[in-house]
Amino acid sequence: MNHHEIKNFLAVAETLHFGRASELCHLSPSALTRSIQRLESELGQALFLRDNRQVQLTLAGEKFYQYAQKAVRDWEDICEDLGEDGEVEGVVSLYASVTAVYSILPDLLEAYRALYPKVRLNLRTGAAEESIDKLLAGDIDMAVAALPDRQSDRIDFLPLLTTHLVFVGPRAGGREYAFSDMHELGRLPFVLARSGVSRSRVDQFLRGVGAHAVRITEVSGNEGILAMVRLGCGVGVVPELVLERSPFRDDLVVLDGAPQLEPYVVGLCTTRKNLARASVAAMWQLAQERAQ
Amino acid sequence: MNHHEIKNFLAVAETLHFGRASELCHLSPSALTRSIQRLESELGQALFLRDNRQVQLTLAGEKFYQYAQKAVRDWEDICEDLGEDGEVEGVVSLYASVTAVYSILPDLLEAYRALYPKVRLNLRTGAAEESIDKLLAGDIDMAVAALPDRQSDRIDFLPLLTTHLVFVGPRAGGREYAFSDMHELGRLPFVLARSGVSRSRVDQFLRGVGAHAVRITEVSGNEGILAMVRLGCGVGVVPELVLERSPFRDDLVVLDGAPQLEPYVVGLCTTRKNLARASVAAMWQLAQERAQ
DNA sequence: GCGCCTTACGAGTCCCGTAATAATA
DNA sequence: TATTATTACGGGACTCGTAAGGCGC
Repeated sequence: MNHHEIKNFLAVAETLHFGRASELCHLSPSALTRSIQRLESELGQALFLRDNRQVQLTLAGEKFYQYAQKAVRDWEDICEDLGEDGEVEGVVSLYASVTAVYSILPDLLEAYRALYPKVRLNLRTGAAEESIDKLLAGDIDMAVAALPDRQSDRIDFLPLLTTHLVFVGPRAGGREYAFSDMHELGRLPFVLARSGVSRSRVDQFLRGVGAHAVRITEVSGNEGILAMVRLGCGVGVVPELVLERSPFRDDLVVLDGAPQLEPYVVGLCTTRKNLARASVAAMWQLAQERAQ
Repeated sequence: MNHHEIKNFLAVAETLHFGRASELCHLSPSALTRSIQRLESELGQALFLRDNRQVQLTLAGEKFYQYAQKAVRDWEDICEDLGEDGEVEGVVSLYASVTAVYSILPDLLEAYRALYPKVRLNLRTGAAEESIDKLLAGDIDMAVAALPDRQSDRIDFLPLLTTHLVFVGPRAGGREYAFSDMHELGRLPFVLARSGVSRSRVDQFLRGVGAHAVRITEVSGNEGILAMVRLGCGVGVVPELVLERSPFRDDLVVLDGAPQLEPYVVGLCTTRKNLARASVAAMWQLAQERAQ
């Protein structure tokens, strides 16, 4: 028996609808069905009467509902009790781009540090597009990253802000990089991330207009892209936020007539497993409160 | 978080000794260590202070101890509440030899049926030596079987009674099957189980005296062995209990001077997974009470 | 050196998601 | 036919046991 099963039971008991409840539990309908079946098997009694059109609590289900509510409340109480006064300890390693460290993280980390001074924060900077791999490999506990196009089951994502991907050129050479003729795009020199969301957005866009870029300089990390663009290596694509925060921003310009790409959502990432850790869950909740 | 972790915590908190506690939990020391570590990670605080010579509760550990006791009590209360008045339902399939059905099971099944009338009992008879395979395959939920020589991690065994393996011959031809010369044993015709504990005991014994039986009739099921022995196919080896209960017992004799094999322990078997089911756990507990 | 808790690693089980099935209106 | 709960099945994560490590007596 585990607390997930109890939580799942409560979700079904309160919605009386497996499909709806499965969403609340972040679970597929079949998984929820089996979770309830396990519980019923362990207790030796049916908790719900369900035909395909209706779900309702049995007598045993009513009794168990009383228990389940109290059990969850008690658990939350002890967690709160143990977690108060910044008693939570441990180590949390957080991976983010330099820009994120400058722009998004200061407030969050300050608040976290104030509430949980005993947690040792381990901050690592690097290219945003590598964060998911590092998470999955267990190298880090959390990351600030772009919302992946293909959501993995193992990764939880918490949106923090939305920005745009902008096409950037050097201020001096602004004229030679023009978007007057979409079909000529393939001949422009590009400075792009080696991989990641921003890169796939650009690739997707270019395919959409039938262009095939041949002159691409690949860089790891958005900040590096701007440095290369400033040197005249080509047109870069970065999140607007990165451009605003760049020390090179006065030497760069957003290109006139450039196309609008899909919004770029930046948020906090972690694995499901890590979310069970108090130190990680605390950061998550804090970010959630500040994001809404 | 699951209830096993809480139970494990209680065991450590009450013994203040990981090794001792790991036995109580039926767990290896390393598994228990990790179980406590998971809990601590989830709560964000150390629950025990341990160097290699001493284990003691932290402040958080003391608080959590109060919670854990109550949580386990509450869980047991709800289980008892739901289980009373024979409310437990479900299906339990039980596999046993015919002899077991006649000798061991009547009392147990009667008591079970009286306490849990809603559980549908599914009784299947067959050769004892096949029970473990059927358990592992999931064909059945429980079995009456001999204590396996090599205990599997998946199987739980509850001893019910101990009997002896006896060498049996036909009453009429008792004289031709004699144990006067141990070294001549290999020339005796045997009627043995195809596999299983009784078979391996005999094989082991024969190897021990340097004999190699060449004339073996293999049978599945102890009751069948006696039938073959009665027909004069050779010397059989069966649990004494089976002989006593056999309708052929007047036509058979225990051989004089036959060697004593190791005791043969008969008990109830099931898988760990099945023990989580209320209907199975109830049978287990009932058997436990009657066995002590 | 021995005892005891902990980490490393390989293996097996359990659980989830996808897809197919049943059943109802 | 559309909707909803349930089974079948394959893949992957999690936890276990064995064995090696580390620290204190």
